[in-house]
Amino acid sequence: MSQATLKDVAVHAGVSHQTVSNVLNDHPHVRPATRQRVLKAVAELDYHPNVAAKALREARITALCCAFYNHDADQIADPYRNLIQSSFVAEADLRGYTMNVAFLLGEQPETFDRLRQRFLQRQMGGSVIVGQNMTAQQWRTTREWGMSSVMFDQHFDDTLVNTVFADYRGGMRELVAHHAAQGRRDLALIIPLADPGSSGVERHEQFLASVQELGLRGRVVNGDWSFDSGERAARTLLQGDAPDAILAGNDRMAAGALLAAHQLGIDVPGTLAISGFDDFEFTLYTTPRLTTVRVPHEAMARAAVQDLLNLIETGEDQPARCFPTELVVRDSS
Amino acid sequence: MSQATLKDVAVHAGVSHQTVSNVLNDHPHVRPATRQRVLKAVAELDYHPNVAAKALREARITALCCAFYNHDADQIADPYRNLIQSSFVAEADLRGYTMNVAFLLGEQPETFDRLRQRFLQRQMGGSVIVGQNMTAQQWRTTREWGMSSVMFDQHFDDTLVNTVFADYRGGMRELVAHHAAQGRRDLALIIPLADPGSSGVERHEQFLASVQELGLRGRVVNGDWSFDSGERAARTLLQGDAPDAILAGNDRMAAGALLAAHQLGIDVPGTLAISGFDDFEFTLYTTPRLTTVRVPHEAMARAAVQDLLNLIETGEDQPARCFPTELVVRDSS
DNA sequence: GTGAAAGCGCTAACAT
DNA sequence: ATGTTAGCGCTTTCAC
Repeated sequence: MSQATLKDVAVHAGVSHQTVSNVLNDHPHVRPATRQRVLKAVAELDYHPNVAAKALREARITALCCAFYNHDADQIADPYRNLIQSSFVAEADLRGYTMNVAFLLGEQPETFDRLRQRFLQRQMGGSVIVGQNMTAQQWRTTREWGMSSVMFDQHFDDTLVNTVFADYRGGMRELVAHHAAQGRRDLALIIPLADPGSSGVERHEQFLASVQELGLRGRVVNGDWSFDSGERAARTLLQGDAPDAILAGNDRMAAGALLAAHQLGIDVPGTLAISGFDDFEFTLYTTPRLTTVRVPHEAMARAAVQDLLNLIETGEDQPARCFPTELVVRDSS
Repeated sequence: MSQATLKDVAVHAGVSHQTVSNVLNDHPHVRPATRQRVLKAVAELDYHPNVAAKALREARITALCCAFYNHDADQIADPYRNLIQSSFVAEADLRGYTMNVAFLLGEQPETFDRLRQRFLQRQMGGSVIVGQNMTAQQWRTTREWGMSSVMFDQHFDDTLVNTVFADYRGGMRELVAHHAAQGRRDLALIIPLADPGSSGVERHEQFLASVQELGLRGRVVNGDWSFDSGERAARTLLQGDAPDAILAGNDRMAAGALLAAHQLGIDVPGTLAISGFDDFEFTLYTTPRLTTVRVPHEAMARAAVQDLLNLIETGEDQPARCFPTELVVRDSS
């Protein structure tokens, strides 16, 4: 059996197909009795409107896209992406939209082309771009397509609209204060040093500001967000003039630092405090469990979809949204 | 400026719109010169076909859906879902399809309804359902909608078509043999005991078969896939007649067992071997790093999309595919 | 209140 | 080899 069309419903109900359309779209001026008959026919024929026809006629698209930008393949395993995504989908559902997915790779320009194609071919009406460490140039490029989009978990100071991000500065301020309150006086931060577009810059800058303000010693060493880079950086630090706290820019590097401390026989948190950023699930599985700064990904994700839909529907840029972070003190500090 | 249509291109190139369509769809009987003129016009006007119009006319849908079934919210953070999903998207791209996402929740029937709606409204032509622990009844329900679908990482013995799964039995056989080869003689498995539809059943059954075959002692205790349940089960085991190896049904429970051993001061892997299943990323971050059984998620994901597209395009059920697992020996056994 | 006509952008079938 | 006609399923506009 083929799918019933609006016309089939009309015949079945003994009315014209426009009347059916009127009923289905809640238009006024339909007699209750007629409406009942139509709804009965709809139910009996298990009628479902054809979105393609609707979209064609209304020149309106009911699909959005969430595009994940990965600086490196490592991030594909980011445990939070699932949470973000299910929040995107849930929020889109609420407004009658579906969610597509795309993956963008900096080293593969064709992944950007495909996203552009999907937009221009009207497969989707706009996208949430999960950047984190996209370059300003890449972001600008997507804007030039004319596509409505909202940047997620990253922002550029020159474009403070249509963007949802976390208050990494506030998180870092709180974290440094926590370490100071625990009596730590010699702090080291592991963070990418040469990654200008990245959200790491804020953590870096705020770290320097906070240690100065609190009169602590503060050093910064390079890491590339990976577990291995965290381990290497920590090992170098601990074998020389060791700090009494290592702050990693993310949980992954913090886990690496933890391993280095273990291997060098250094007591955590006794001799050395270690902390991360993100609050990924595995922070519960390390020994000791990792102190970290949680980012409210779910609320941010829902906000991003709301902003995107408002942007699409009104055409007006939405003001940037900055979400507070939360210090999660566990056993490593 | 509004988007150019096929007609605009035709006017610009001085041909009929049908000729443009012929060129774009690689139909024969188009003179090279005409083709060139059309392509030039397409480029100049930055023309992109409207998928809604195409879909309506061709009665063909170029979107698929990947639906994730979560038994509990915990699984939302499954680190492998990203890998699976990007593989789905990559494979679909290759065949000119886009991927939607849906999340199914056992306790919320409306999530199933929404998926059905999307299919019936022709927003997508079929879906890959990532089950893992869906009930046979839920699976049967989706089949009754008439939707083409492929079941991923789960299978039911009575429907060995359109399903892609891993050889958990083979993985368990290899794992038990490994523990035996290391001199372990008293094995305990942590796995859900009352979860009939689950892929855990195979691990359970094979564990019993393997220990018997190798003349080892083998016990099975209950766990619900969560970190906490692994910790509880292991603690109970270790405080009584302790085994010399604990095999957890997944990495999460293995991490819990590891914590219990740590807290009880038991040396791993000296006194006790611990192993998991899945090879999630965090197995690299535990101390010691976890021995586990890897499942080839990426290859499985690509196969699932291939099967789905073949099913949609030919209408013929695709034979089940079973992928071998791989023992990954690290430091915990 | 309801029906008839037109057309969204595209392709298949038929004409030339 | 190219142009013309028709219609996919729906909503909007305008009669009645």
